[in-house]
Amino acid sequence: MQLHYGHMARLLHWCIDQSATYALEKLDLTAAQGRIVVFLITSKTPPCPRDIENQFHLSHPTVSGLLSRLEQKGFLELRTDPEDRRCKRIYLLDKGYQCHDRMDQAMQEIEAQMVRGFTAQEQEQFSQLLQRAIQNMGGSFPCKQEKEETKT
Amino acid sequence: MQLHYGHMARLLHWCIDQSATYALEKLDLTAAQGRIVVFLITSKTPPCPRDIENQFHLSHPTVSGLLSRLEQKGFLELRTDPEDRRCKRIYLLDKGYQCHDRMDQAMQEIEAQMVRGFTAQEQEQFSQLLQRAIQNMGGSFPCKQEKEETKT
DNA sequence: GTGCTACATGTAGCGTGCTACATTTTATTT
DNA sequence: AAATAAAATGTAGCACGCTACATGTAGCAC
Repeated sequence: MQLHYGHMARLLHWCIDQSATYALEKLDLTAAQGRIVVFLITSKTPPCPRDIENQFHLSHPTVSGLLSRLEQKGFLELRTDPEDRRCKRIYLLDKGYQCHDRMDQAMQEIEAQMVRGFTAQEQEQFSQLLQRAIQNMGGSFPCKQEKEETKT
Repeated sequence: MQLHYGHMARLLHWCIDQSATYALEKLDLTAAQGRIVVFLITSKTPPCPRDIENQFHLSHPTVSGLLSRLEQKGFLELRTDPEDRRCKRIYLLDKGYQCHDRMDQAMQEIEAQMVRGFTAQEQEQFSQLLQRAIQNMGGSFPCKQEKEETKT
């Protein structure tokens, strides 16, 4: 019982990632790519890469790489927004939408498996503790999401 | 309040990693490298790369890369074990040992910050829930750590 | 000794994350 | 309009994680 929180967080994250990778293998998607596709499916209007950054707290080069791989594989299409030529709009293609059912199921299964045997109260508490821990860590490092001019 | 466990685990892991990266910057170590050095400091006898794999649940190419970068920077030395020429022994050098105090402090601070405001009971519960979640995920994917011939 | 298997490590190649810097376009200031 | 600042994205280069395959060593069967 000597495991540190950091070690456990790392392990848990790794397990989830591996499960997702394995589950999405047949769809020709990685875990990170799958998350993007899910987000796009549930988006009303075609978002821009910036929205992905904010949603997943990723840097823009990371998002750029993910999107270009997804575009190469034919899951989506990137088109420059004619109204603001700085922005790209991300259009999910049929191949992307077709993943919906299987992906939805896979994600739910993973979430469910993770808290298997947890009572409803334990699930709620787990969620609360995770959120509090994340809150506690926020701002303890130079982070673009948290740059809020707290000086003076 | 719609965050999935997976998302929270990812965020928490990322926060911890960023904090560690930032804290170890002055030591010329990354978070992953720091973890290795801590392990080596607390090792009685010079371990081999295989021990690192098992300790941190990493693949051997990952460990190989980490060690060679640490060797390049002069934190350690790899020497072939004369008794079993397949194995390398990892010898931590002075530069590595000298990191001990600062690193120890940094790691403890991060762990403490993460559960700031948690009661002792909440800390215990958090630990328990994390471990149960990890246990739940174990074996749900093809994993070298868990290959235990459960077939037939 | 030869051959086989097991084990530790090395190498190639890729995906995903980052920072730092460059580019393009828009918005603002003058 | 020209200059400047701000915003969105692109590119370079690196760390770290993986799988798959290759190499070298040890141990055992024969």
